[in-house]
Amino acid sequence: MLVGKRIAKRSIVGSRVCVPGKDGYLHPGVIRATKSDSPGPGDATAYSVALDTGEIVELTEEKLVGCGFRGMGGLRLEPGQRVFLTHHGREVSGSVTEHQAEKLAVIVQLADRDQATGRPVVVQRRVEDLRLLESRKSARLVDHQDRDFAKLADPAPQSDRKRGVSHNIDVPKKDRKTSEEFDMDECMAAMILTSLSCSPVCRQASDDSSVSSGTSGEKPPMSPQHWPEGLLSSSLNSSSGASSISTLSMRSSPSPPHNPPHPPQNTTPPPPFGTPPVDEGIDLGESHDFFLEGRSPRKRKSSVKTLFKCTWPGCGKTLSTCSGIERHVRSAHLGPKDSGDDGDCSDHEEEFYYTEIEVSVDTVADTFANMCAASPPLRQLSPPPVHTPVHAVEMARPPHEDHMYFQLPPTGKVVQAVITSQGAAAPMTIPVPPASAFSWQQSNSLPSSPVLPISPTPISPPFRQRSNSASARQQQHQAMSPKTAGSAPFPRKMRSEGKKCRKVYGMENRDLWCTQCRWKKACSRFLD
DNA sequence: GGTGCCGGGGA
DNA sequence: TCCCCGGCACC
Repeated sequence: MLVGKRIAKRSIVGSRVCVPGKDGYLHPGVIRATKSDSPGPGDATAYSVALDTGEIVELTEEKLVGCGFRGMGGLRLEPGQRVFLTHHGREVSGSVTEHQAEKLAVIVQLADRDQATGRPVVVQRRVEDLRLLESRKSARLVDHQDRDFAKLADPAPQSDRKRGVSHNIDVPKKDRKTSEEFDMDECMAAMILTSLSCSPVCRQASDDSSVSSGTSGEKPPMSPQHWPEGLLSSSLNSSSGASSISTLSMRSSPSPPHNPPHPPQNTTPPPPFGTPPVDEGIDLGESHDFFLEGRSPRKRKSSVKTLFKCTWPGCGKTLSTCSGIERHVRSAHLGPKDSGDDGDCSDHEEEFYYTEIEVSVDTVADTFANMCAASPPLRQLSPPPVHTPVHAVEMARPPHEDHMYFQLPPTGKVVQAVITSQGAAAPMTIPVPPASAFSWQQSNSLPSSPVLPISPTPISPPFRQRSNSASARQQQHQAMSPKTAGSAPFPRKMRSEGKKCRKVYGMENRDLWCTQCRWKKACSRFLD
């Protein structure tokens, strides 16, 4: 039960507050005394405030800004107002450049220049994230040469603040919800992290900051009006940015790590890496849906695998290598190749009987496929995959999350049955299994031909998760019961049927129970 | 209804 | 962290 204006619990005398001055700025000071006489019917208490300049002013409480009084929320900061804010986890001071009330944002130029470029640092903050008073420091630190206690607590040397992005992947220390600063280093770190965990076809993780601007080799000074959008694009919706540089082959896999952190605006520089612009509209829509479905970074598809499907009527065999499918067509449908010497079959007639398709595979699976297929490098198709009946979201869904896996025969097995049987119905599309369940296995009939989707990996119970409802909890509990959870990787403590303190000692000897039993917890004395 | 125990909440 | 208890499913 908080009211807007908190009443100070203890004596307010001595508290540091800010008071508006005649110049329009808010000046720090210390409350010297409280005037008991109420100046008006509003019951507004008057305070005598000693400014840091030595001046003594008397103001009513609604004029004061600080703890116990009005906050920063409704303030209108004049340009030049000195404020304090947290920058890179450290408190820094700065002066207000502009207060954009409509955006609830304040542009602040920091007092300290950027150590790397020597340029003034301008950041954008919400009004609530600014402070008019310097944070209190412990007495031990007040007189320290470096007055910034946060710097003292930081084990990293100062020079690390301008670290190279490729050398240091930093974990943000502060809550991004309260800091809307567009931190290029952190964005790059996030990009590199996701690149490492995502795709072998990652374009490049730049080794300097040149990637940020696309054409310029220098990290551009961010103009404040671009920050909110840039921040949003980089931290929340990087997928849309990926579309601007991803090639056609990446269309089915909106993979964030491939985009530089430049704001995906129309006014941004031309796409880097020299790739022609692609239709962002479609990709944006796809990625939008992708996000709406609750994307998880681990569920992303990471690469595209080109497969070769036999189009011979009645055959739908799919192989992973060009040579393999040609060999299949030649051997299974066209006959021995030496018969082509008489001109009946052209040398490349096989090419008319297979088509290339693209599916998304996990990197690991891809590696495994490469191990299995001792064949020439795959040819990449430019057009995006046509037959992708499974939505990208479903493709990205891990098998244990897909309830269909528990109700229907595994899709992978169906596909495998189709594509491995030579006489199966011809028209077929290749349902792409969830990336995490994608695996490769070798066909017995054609050892050199890894066959497409395969049974999903054994469905293991998910990790223990908090359920929202008690029934769900109970279902989980039952699912983990000894009858069904024999192979559970993380066996949970079952409800034991053996002796318990209650049974052994009875209710009358409750004091003899183990603590857990007394607390209605799992008995710790009679463990089964 | 008794039992085992998970989750939540207060001190 | 300790302690208690509501609530649930199972017996």
